[in-house]
Amino acid sequence: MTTARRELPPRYDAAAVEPAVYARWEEADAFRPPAEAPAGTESFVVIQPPPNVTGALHIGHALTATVEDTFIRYHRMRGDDTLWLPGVDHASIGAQFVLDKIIATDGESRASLGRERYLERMWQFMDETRHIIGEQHRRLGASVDWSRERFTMDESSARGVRVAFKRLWDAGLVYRGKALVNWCPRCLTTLSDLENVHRDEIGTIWTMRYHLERPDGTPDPDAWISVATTRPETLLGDTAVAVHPDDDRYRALIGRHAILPVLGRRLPIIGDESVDRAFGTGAVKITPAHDPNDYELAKRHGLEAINVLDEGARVNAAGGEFVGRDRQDARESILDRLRGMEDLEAERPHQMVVGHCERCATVVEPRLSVQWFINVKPLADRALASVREGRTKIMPAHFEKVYAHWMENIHDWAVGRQLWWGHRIPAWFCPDGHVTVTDAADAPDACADCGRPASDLTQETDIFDTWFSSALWPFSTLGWPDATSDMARFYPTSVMETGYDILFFWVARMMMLGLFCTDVEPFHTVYLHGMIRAEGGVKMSKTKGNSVDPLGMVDEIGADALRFALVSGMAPGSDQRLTQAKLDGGRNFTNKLWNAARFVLANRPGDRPSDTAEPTLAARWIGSRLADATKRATRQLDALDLGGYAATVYEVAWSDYCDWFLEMAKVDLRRDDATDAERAATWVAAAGGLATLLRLLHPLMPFVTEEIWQALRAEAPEIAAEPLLIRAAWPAATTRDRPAEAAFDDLSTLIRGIRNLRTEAGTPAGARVSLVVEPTDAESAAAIEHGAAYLESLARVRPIEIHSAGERPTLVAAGPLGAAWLAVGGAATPEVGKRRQAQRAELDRNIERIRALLANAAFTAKAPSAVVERERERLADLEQERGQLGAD
RNA sequence: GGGCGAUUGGCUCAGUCGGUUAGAGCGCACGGUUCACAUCCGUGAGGUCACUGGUUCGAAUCCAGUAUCGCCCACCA
Repeated sequence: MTTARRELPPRYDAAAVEPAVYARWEEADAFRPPAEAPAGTESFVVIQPPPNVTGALHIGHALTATVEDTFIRYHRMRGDDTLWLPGVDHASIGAQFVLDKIIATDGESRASLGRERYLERMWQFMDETRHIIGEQHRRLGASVDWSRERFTMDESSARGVRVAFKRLWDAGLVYRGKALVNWCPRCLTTLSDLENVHRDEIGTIWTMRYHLERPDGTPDPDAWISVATTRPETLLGDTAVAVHPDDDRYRALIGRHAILPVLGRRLPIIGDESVDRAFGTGAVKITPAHDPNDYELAKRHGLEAINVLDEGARVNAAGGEFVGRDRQDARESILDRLRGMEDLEAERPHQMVVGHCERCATVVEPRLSVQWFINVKPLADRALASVREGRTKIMPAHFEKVYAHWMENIHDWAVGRQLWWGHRIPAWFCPDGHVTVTDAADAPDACADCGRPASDLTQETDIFDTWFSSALWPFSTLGWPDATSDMARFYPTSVMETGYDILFFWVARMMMLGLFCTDVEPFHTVYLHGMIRAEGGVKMSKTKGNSVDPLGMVDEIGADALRFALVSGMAPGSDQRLTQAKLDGGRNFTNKLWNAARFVLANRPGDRPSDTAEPTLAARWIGSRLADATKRATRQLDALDLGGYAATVYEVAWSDYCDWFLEMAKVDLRRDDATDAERAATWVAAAGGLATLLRLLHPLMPFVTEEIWQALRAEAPEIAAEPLLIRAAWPAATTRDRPAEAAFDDLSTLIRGIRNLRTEAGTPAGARVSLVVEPTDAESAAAIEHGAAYLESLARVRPIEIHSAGERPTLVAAGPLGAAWLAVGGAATPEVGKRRQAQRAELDRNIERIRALLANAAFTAKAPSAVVERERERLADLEQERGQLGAD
């Protein structure tokens, strides 16, 4: 009785197949780890970098998802206790940026709504958008455990944030103090150093005169000190002029005063070693509230810091007549004023570095304010040691240096944000100035210092930097601080996979807080992928119109094709270009697999006898090739070498299986003299080989392989045993069949040689030509005879005439091949005319080279004996080959 | 200013511990309607591995320097 045929349609329709296959997996609950860890298994856990809740899926997400899914599927097939936990990040500043724009279209703003209504609106926005990124990941095939999906604004995450912060506070690693921080006047919040992006810009440096004070307190019109600045508007906040104490030009002025233009303030002229005599005029105006250097200097000299800008970077009341003016505006006016007084000496273009808000690109303003800081130095020391001592490995390794450099030069983390969307800092102030930090969801009962009742306390309005909750992600998602079974089973996690662009933002902070909170490294490996660039190596951007839209690509060529294109040729940490050619390659490969499967399924012999014949050479050979590919793919995936893995499976599938094996299988299936048992053996090898290929390819190309698997299973359930490929076993390691490989190599070399001859002799592609072969020995003769059917078909020759060794064939004019004859030996060597001569010459060159090498006493004495031995063997082979070719 | 990386055929990239004649895909040339696939098949051309020097029996690979490109970090007004 034959099973019902399941024919694959001639065209692979990814758009139809992929969603259906994904639904099938979900229906079977295939992504979720079992309730209990299977005994004796290792866990493999990937905690997904949570995409921003507001972000539409871009090509970087697609790469992340592909890489992680490939790892996860591989380990799932290996039988490991595998968890891939998905999530979404609340992205406070990013989300507010987006929502502000949305509500602006309704004529609303943050201010008009107020905190409470704004947050209500934000939650509504979240409800509308949160699912989108997940849907998009489904289309890519991400086999994540949706039942464990987390959001950084979940209560579990909120609790983790409070507990972690309380512990840091109790450990004395949190402080609140006045400091000059990065401030975005548009987002109206503090930024960490990482969010302050420095860019080189050509600005202007102005030199202006500050007149010296006369004894009567008025400015001396004839005496001044010239200062250089790139920010004239900060003049309003100047409280001193500084010079180098050893600067002969100015030494005499130290202790005197200058009069600040416009405002008329008295500025002491002070000496400070930090002033660079060679820069500008050698005299610096000091604006402590608006410049980090000046702030440090002011602290040393006890100078007042006058803040002259408000939160929106407009001049405040301290700026006198300029109050309310934008900083740029104020700059122009002040410059005009100085010009009018002839106190503007010079203006020159100036190469400088300007900080911009990472989110909105507004120029960041240093701002003096009271802020929450985490003293990260002790955490960084530990995180650094973990990597130095190899408990966490970063791939590629050179990023360990980058990581170390950052950790060694780390500054305290300004962790508070003057935003609304996020985790509010769980600190309460009492009227007496005490601060109470709690890890409870509610207010503390009383002030921890003076015992004043909760009713007297007010909570801090600042929220946490988004990355604070992200830093806890690997364990807050598993139930920490509770000792949950998930924590015990899945923590620490295995591989943290992400782009190198967030090494500091995220990976470094996960290391620091992971070690602080859980006393263990949160993952043993950090796998950093590179950035995806457009053709020409330029950054992909929507505005440039050169970006690849992953979902559009999925529509067009399917997720498998996109995944293959993303992974093939990738090396960790290095940027890659995603070109149309690469995407086409992915599509073509999908198509190739589909058609190979169609061929196999369509060619099953009608009746399969229960006993099959001995496997053919083709069957043995492909089994051996697959054994080798399995071994390599396994090693490569274990080493997280995805580019290598992709190359391995591509090559074995296309070159070995399709180009050679299936062509040989056609011969075996179609030859007239084959028995049913022989045909069955060949088909079983083809179907079995296909099954192995599907297993090998599934981690990278899950959809098409699963679809083919289902069809194969319908046809041959004993070959595709498991109901779902996603849950099927990774191919077992088998040993290679070296004799079969050697026999194949001889035969294929002969076939290739004959093809060369045909091309060179201009033989019509379809024409059958006679072949005369002179085998080296009886063994070769047997091999040729054995492979005659393959030869006939793959080299299109017939008849094949075999001459005994040493007997020069007389058929010099055997048809279109001209003076052709063929000698076959251990390494088959077909020849014709000048080609034969060229080959002799090449052999002679190589023989010469190796003889010289072996004659070199230094080589034989110093090289390892294995290397010397290999050279000897090679020489012997070449000499034998040369002997077969004869002289002429 | 400091650090990191890259440089391999026309293009995009592999290249294990230093060890035969440096590989692949695309592109190119030539030939193909063989009943899985023209999203395909066969054959071929194309590389002094950026440059200079060094270490070594042996260097694309290790070391030093140079050049070009890229990235990251950084409070010089």
